[in-house]
Amino acid sequence: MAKKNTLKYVILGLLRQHDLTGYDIKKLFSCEIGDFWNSKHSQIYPELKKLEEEHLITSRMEISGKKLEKTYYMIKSAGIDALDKWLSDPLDEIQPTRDDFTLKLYFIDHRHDQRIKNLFSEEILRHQKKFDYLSARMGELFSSRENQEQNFGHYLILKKAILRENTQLKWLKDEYRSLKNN
Amino acid sequence: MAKKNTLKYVILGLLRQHDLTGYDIKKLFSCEIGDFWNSKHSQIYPELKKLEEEHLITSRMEISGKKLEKTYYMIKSAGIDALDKWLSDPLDEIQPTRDDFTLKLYFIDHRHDQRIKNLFSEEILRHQKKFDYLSARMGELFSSRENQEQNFGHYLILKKAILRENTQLKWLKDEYRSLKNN
DNA sequence: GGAGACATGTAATGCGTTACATGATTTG
DNA sequence: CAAATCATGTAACGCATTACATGTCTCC
Repeated sequence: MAKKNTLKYVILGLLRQHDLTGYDIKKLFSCEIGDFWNSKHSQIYPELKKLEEEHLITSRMEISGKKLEKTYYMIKSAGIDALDKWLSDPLDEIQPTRDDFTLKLYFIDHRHDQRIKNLFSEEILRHQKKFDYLSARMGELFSSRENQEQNFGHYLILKKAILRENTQLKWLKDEYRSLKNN
Repeated sequence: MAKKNTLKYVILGLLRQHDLTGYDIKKLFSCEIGDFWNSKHSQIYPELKKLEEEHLITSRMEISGKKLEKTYYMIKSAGIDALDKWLSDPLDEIQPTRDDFTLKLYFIDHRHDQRIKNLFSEEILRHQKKFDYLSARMGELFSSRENQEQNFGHYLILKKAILRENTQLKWLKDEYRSLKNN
């Protein structure tokens, strides 16, 4: 987990698409990108400065309104090279999910422990919300075939996430039902 | 990620089942527990000492062979209380997957980029291996109905993980096929 | 004019990895 | 008797969160 500095490549990837401020990047993590990555602004701003020192990105200042300074960052060719290299690197070992539903469930031994039902009903709510959000985004972003082709990776990961949530929800509801009938 | 100290509860949960050495705990992370949690020994040993200082666990020394000292840790009632409290706490927000396949895929825009095929074939191998392992474990541990009942949480999380890998693999193979036919 | 969003920073702390370090035991 | 595994530790470092801190702009 530590020592990979994945945020670096997430930022480079986002900046390859558009010039962005730190604040813009932060906001992107609250949309479907949040399904696979998140970082706080307190980590993003220093990382942007570091990338600029490494000459992978540059910045330009813009004034918005009377005096609000916004710093837009732009990717440089060395940044694109670094991103491309990372994209071609072999994948790591699969990481543990570290998901707290699974974690807690593992430590409850008895079928009739009331806490299992509580865990399931909480988990169903969490995932229902996520499923609804992702489905809505799919509709907004990729109802046209053209958009699917133009951001193919994004389209695929969204499809993947929706399938995951759908399968998961179905399983959760099935098990929850059979827990109640016992 | 930081600031939760989940390892603490993982250790308490494991120690509630059996007395264990730090080395035993490390080894458990290489079996199906590794699907949802992993820590290095360099984090486990200090954490065990910390838990002992907090009076949640105690230890006893055993000599194995001539002079090899093994420290077994045992959970105390305060430890069980802490574990139970954690099990009843509401679940956190769903965390981002931070999975590098998804991450990389997101940043590849064009359907015909060769790197998409490479990513998929690597990912299929990773997940096939995992699926095979989990399925084997299911057979070893839970072929008897009795074992399913006695470690019900463990049984459920294994079932869940196998379903996840199975669904994922099916999707990966489908997409991979349609990528090649283009 | 106030609430809420926009916008950018730093400091303290802790989780987690990598690397360094040592010795005992088992197995072939 | 050597290699692999068992067994336990510490140190350095970096990723990540929480909290502290400040000021601007937009919209009602």
